[in-house]
Amino acid sequence: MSRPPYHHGNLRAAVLEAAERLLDQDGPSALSLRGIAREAGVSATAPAHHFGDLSGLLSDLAAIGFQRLAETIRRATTDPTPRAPVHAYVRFAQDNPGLYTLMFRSDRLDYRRESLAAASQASWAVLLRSVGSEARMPAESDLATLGQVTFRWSLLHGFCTLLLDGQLRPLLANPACNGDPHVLLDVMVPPPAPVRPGPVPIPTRPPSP
Amino acid sequence: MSRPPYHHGNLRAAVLEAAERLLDQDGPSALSLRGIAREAGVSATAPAHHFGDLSGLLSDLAAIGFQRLAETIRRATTDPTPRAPVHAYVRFAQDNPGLYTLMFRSDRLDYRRESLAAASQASWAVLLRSVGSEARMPAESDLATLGQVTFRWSLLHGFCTLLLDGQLRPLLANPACNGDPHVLLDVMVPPPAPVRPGPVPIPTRPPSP
DNA sequence: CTTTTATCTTTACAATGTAAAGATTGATGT
DNA sequence: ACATCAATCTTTACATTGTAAAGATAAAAG
Repeated sequence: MSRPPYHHGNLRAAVLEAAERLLDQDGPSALSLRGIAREAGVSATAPAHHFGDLSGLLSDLAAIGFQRLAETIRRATTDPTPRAPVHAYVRFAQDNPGLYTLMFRSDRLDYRRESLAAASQASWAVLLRSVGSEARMPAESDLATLGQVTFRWSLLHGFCTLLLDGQLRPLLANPACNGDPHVLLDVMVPPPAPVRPGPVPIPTRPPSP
Repeated sequence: MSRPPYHHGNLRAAVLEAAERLLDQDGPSALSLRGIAREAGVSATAPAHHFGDLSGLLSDLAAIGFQRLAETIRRATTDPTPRAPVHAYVRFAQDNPGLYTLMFRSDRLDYRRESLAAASQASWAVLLRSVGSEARMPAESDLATLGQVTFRWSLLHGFCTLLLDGQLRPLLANPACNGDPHVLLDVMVPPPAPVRPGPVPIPTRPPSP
């Protein structure tokens, strides 16, 4: 009857895996420090020694999510199909709904954390390159490039958020969509321009009422 | 020394007001049933008799948010400036960050609730009209219209979500933006097409790898 | 072999959601 | 006017959570 050893060995990784398991099963709101510890088979307060507190744990998990998302996009940009990154982005959100939701739930995360800040910044670099910019940080880009990046990310992130939130269900129920979000995605993404960018005319700001 | 009367009178409205007060102060994650009751000056379990449980209360609050957002857009569409609805939408999110965030936090809401379902559906009608459709439900629209609606809402919702989440901070730090999200919004929103819609060419779906 | 340090457990406490039962008041019917 | 009822609010109770503090265990260091 050998009980598990007092020292786990690499509890840190085990906890992150347990957390993701629960995340996939029950969604981000079900992630509790105690529940994760239970899933990992250790005492309730063990994870705190590795992550500080709950927001620390979730931040490290979100950081992993950002890394994977960046890698997914980076790989899709090598695909000759112009829309491949778009579909890859949405597919990532579909395949990892809990993780994607967690990544943008800022009230449960701590962006001062090294791991999360670095991963988030790395995603920026990938995004900038996807619109043809050579800048690594948004602060170094011109306004037109910022507009393109903001456009791409807002459109995709908005679509994914609405999709995962169930807000697009009434649309997907339309027979023309056949329940497939990617059909909707294809009629939504503007056909030519923003994927392979040239310089974009900058409209002037209309006067506010 | 007259203590407050045993029967409040219209506790329901008072609780919703107290909840919004806390929402504005401390954000959506700080909304607790007990805290709201405390703010309203009643016992901890009093709100439950009016809203069932916490998700019921938050759902009714989110429903109010959807009503106000729909009204804001509806009013902005009468403005001759083509981009007025766009800026009005973002300004609504800026002015009510907590409420806007709550409206799309589906894990804390109950969409089966009559109030929330109705308010959400009413927003659809306004959105459909904003792209020139006469349909009242997304199920009755053609695919091109669905694409336009999805485009507008995804772009705006994504922008607002990223903005409120602080994800756009690196962009806004760029001197060209001067810290004003509406500058970014103007260079992001594609100049002519999707605001005043005509028929849009429907691209075919590229084959998935 | 002793001491130190990292790792994990136990214990403890305040806060939360919610169920159950009791108290208070306004409304209803005769 | 008075009894009864139903609606509204409070009290009490319990399981669960995050986290701090102190103790136990084992690996590493000297």
